[in-house]
Amino acid sequence: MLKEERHNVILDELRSNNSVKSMKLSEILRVSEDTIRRDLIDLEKNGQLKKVHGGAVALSYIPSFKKREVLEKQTKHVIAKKALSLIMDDQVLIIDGGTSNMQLVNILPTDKKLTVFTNSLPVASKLCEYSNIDSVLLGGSILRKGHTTIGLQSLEFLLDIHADICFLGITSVDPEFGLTEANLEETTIKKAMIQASDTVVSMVISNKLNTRQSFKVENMDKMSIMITELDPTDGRLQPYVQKGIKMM
Amino acid sequence: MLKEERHNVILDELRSNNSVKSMKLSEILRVSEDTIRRDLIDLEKNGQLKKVHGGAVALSYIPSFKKREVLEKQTKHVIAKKALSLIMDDQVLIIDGGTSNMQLVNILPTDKKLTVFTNSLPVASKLCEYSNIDSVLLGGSILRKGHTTIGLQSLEFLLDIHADICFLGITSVDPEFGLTEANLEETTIKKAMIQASDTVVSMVISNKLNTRQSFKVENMDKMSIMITELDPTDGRLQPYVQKGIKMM
DNA sequence: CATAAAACCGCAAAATATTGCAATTAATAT
DNA sequence: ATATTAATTGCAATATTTTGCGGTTTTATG
Repeated sequence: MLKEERHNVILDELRSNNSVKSMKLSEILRVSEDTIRRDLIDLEKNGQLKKVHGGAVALSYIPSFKKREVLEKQTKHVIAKKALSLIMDDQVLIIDGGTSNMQLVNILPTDKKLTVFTNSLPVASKLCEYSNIDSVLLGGSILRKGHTTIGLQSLEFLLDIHADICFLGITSVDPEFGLTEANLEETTIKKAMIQASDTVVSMVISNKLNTRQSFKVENMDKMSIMITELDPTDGRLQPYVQKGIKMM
Repeated sequence: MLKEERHNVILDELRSNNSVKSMKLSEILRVSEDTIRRDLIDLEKNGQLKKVHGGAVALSYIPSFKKREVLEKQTKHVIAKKALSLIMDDQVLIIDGGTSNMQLVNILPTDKKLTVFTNSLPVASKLCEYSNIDSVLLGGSILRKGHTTIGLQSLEFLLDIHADICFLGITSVDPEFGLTEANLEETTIKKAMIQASDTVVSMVISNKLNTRQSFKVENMDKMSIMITELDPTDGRLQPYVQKGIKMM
């Protein structure tokens, strides 16, 4: 049997089961597990699956979302890398929706052991690929625009949990007006996320600085750490530093 | 034998097998493997196949569990179309995970006005595209394999709601053993889904008939309507009809 | 933290590819 | 027809790829 054939079988198996074990593949295809592992490496290199300990999982289908993401991608990548340094093994995270947070999830190393609460469908989907991460999706009505859930269910649930870090997505920040959103329903859940976390981290592209939206989430000082693509000592950030916010 | 003839033979072989080995071709065509290899190079240059180590594979790869899987897809489409006829405007639906249910969502007309509760990430994602459908995602821990949520949260929530129709995904059905699943956690939530609905509809490919898995969800008679690709009067379905289940 | 499973690494054997070359065949022009 | 050119084919020597195995390290999980 040709290598290519094996690859196709593996992908089929993955399509119908979402995950496969190397051992099982090795039986089906009658080759050593080493060979299977090498196949998986090839397929992963082609972006056709995600290798995990013991086998592989299918990539998340994640829909339309990606197009928006190209915007300012490099910048977001820089920011996400800074954010990554905050994440330690065995932490409990809340990850809000938004493209910056998605970017962070995309560069998460596979070996991090984490518990993640999220209200974002794309985040949850992506996390299915990580066998070391327990993820919990906050239920509720779906906000079409952001592929996130909102509503009472999530809210109630957030009351009962506690996280080390919350990665909060936020549309606008301003030293005076605080954290603001364009959508009323989102503010409620964001408030609850902040409440439930020790540390509140936001990734903020500099063009969001000193802007405001219609609905207030919280005062600026609820944010513990702000991550931008700028140097932490940049003058533009000083008003925020004075509010007691740490910069990265 | 002319080169052209060999080329045709090679392409034929490829069409029926999806892949060929150089060695085999060399035997069939009684030329050296070198010649075959050169043939493959030519054919690849013409974009008629893809050369790989050991032989070649067809370009438009049809999944190798081959025709069967394609057939299944068509079958699912047929079934989903039957199911569609059950859905009326302004109904409240519960849509479980699984590929059959996903198929149903894929062919939903955009103008249907519905409220949908689901525990499936793909379903919820897809429904974001429908502006006439209010969708609610049941929260909870994520079952990696199915991209579905499970757990207490979803469960509690299901206690509080009521749906007209539940489209239940089920792995195995049997007149005696009832509805069974391979995973314990899933059974709980499926039970709750059944409980919360007036009508329970399952799309069942005929090869799932009279099979069983380890964990029982409910007795057979909890299912109101079973949709298969078979004619409702087919003999294989009679044991189910006798249990009081309607066929489509 | 101990233990079993899985992943990784390097190696060697086997299979397959590549290349240059010579022999053969086909094509074409004169 | 025949000479010349071009294309095809098989072969041998050499390179590359693939694969399984033993030994070691890493990972998962109780």
